[in-house]
Amino acid sequence: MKPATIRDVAERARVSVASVSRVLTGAGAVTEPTRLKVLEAVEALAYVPHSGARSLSTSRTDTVGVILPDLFGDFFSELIRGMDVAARANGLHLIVSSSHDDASDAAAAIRSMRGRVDGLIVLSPHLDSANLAHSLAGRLPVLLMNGGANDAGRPSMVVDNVGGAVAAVEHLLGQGRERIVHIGGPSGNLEASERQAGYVQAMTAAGRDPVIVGGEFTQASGHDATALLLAEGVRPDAIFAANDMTAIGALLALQDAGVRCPEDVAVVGFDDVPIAALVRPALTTLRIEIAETGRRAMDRLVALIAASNDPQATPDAACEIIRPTLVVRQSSGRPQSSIAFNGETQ
Amino acid sequence: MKPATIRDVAERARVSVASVSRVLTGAGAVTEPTRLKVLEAVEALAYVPHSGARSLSTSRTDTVGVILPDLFGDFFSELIRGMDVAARANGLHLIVSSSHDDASDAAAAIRSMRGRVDGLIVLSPHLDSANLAHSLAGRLPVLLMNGGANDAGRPSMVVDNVGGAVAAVEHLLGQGRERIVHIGGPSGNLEASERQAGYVQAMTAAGRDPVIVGGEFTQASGHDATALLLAEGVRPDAIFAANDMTAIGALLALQDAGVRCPEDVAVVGFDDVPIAALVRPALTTLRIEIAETGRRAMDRLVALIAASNDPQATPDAACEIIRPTLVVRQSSGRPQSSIAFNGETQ
DNA sequence: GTGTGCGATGTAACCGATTACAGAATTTTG
DNA sequence: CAAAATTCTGTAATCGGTTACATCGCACAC
Repeated sequence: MKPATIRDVAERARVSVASVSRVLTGAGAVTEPTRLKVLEAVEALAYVPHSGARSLSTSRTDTVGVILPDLFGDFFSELIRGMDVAARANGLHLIVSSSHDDASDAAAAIRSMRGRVDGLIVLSPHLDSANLAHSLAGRLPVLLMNGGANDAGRPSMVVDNVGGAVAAVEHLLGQGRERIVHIGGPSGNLEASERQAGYVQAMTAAGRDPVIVGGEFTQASGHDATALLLAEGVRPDAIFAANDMTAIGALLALQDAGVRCPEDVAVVGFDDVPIAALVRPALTTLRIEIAETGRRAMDRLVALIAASNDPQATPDAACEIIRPTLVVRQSSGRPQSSIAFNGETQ
Repeated sequence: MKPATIRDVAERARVSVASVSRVLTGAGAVTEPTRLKVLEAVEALAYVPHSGARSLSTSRTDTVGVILPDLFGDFFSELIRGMDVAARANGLHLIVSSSHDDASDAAAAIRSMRGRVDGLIVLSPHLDSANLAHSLAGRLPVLLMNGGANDAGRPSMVVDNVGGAVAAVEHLLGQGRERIVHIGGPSGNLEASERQAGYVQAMTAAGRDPVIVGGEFTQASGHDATALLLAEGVRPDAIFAANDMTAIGALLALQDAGVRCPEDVAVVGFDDVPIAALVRPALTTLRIEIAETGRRAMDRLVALIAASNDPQATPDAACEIIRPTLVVRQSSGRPQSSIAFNGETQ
């Protein structure tokens, strides 16, 4: 027994397929008796419109895609959460494709989504992915979130990584820290290089020498980098890590080495993932409202899609900047002094 | 300018649409010169097949859906990660729909996916959602992961929550703990009630009185429940929490109250989310290989879909049981004795 | 009673792929 | 070299919706 089609419904309800379609799409006037007959038939036959057929005649898919990089953990689950809520509110379905660890991998994902989505949100913090994404997407609306400065002129949302890093360094300096080391992110990652640039800029402005060690945006890399620093006899009084996971690794390495935080070494992260408030000492970090950012991105994509169907709409090419806010917690308390904890537990 | 269709490609390559289709789908023999002409035309026109049209004629969508509950954090991002990898390996796209906090909400999501996916994975830890999902899905293949005992006879994967809870309690008893309190999960959540049942069973078997306080699977609820316990003067020497987030909340509440863990109170969680190893003391918990479970679930769904197109396939109705393994970390060390840390940092 | 207007309904042409089938081209075989 | 077998190619039907347009019926006005 094959699934019911609109013709089966029309036959059972003794009306035309046009009337069934009108009832189901809500477009076009239908009398109440007709409406009820149709609904009865739909119910009785457990009819569900074939989305492919609908997409064929309307040339819409009511689906949007999200391309994510290989990183994982709280950050992306929060982001998807926000996007999913906004998508559902707009009657859209969300196709996700994650774990794209380089530009060509992401390109393949974009290609395979073309033709099956009405729009795309691309997170791909690799050099030049902005141009890549647009050339691959063709006329498909795309919202970029790849932290690249080269997104200007394209609809995009970027985090002010430089500004955030400067704020982090200035906060540490303001607390009396002097020897601030930066643990960087993966090379080739735009966000990471911007955060590093902000660090260098703020350090230089304060007349200090920047000291940078490598990291990979992971907890393990933060741990290793910190352990290596200590083993080499480098004694920073503060560590600014490229993201929260790295910072948490640093915290643990300090603890393992018997170095006190924040008394001996302060630690600051970036992102404010949910765990940041849960580790001890709770992590000072730069907060990005992740879910809210996802929601906002989806809303903009929806607007882009609407505009693409309306020739006289003014194109949205804004590069929206998300400014992270400094959240001070225990890990950056003043050195050698007992500080009041803010008591935050979630 | 409208997107190119298969006819445009055929025209440019000076072949028929059938040949173009054969080249692109790989089905049917085509001579090399024809193939090259077609590929050239596809390239030149940036042609992408219309997925709706394809789906209409093949009655496949090459898309699967995942329905998730409202919980968030590491657990679900890991799970989706595993599913996404397996889906892509099978040439499928993944539609996710999360944040369904009750059965009717999940039902709406299932309805809206019908007709646009070839199969569904449903995580909905609510009573009776198994039957609900199947009745809504109609003939759509569905793999259930809702931790319900009533999934038997339906293709499903369930965690052995009872067994895990028993293992947790026995471990604590074996460490010399005597007054073990359980912080439960949300009422109406099947996983939570099974974990609680396992706790009661193991305590009763050991001749101890079970003591249960309420929780919500969240870090905040674990914190509050523990603080309340302590305020009421209840002095457990161990806490078994319904999941890791709750356990982490408990750890923090103990710390805030100046109660030592594991010296005074041991804590055990459930799930082994990535954070569990990162908190201090590192959390003893029951490990579920989350990403692997997601991958496996997707593979089974793929098999179900294949079987549904093949009338003589034997139907898979197995209820696969995932046995969590106890991972002992610092938080359940022996009371009053200095213990060797296992040094795990990730 | 006829004409006018308007809202409800039905008919049929699309949308863009796949594929059964027929026919053409090629190769194999006797 | 012709016949048979095989491989390749093209035509046209089909999938299941939406929607432009034609038609129908009814209320109302004159």
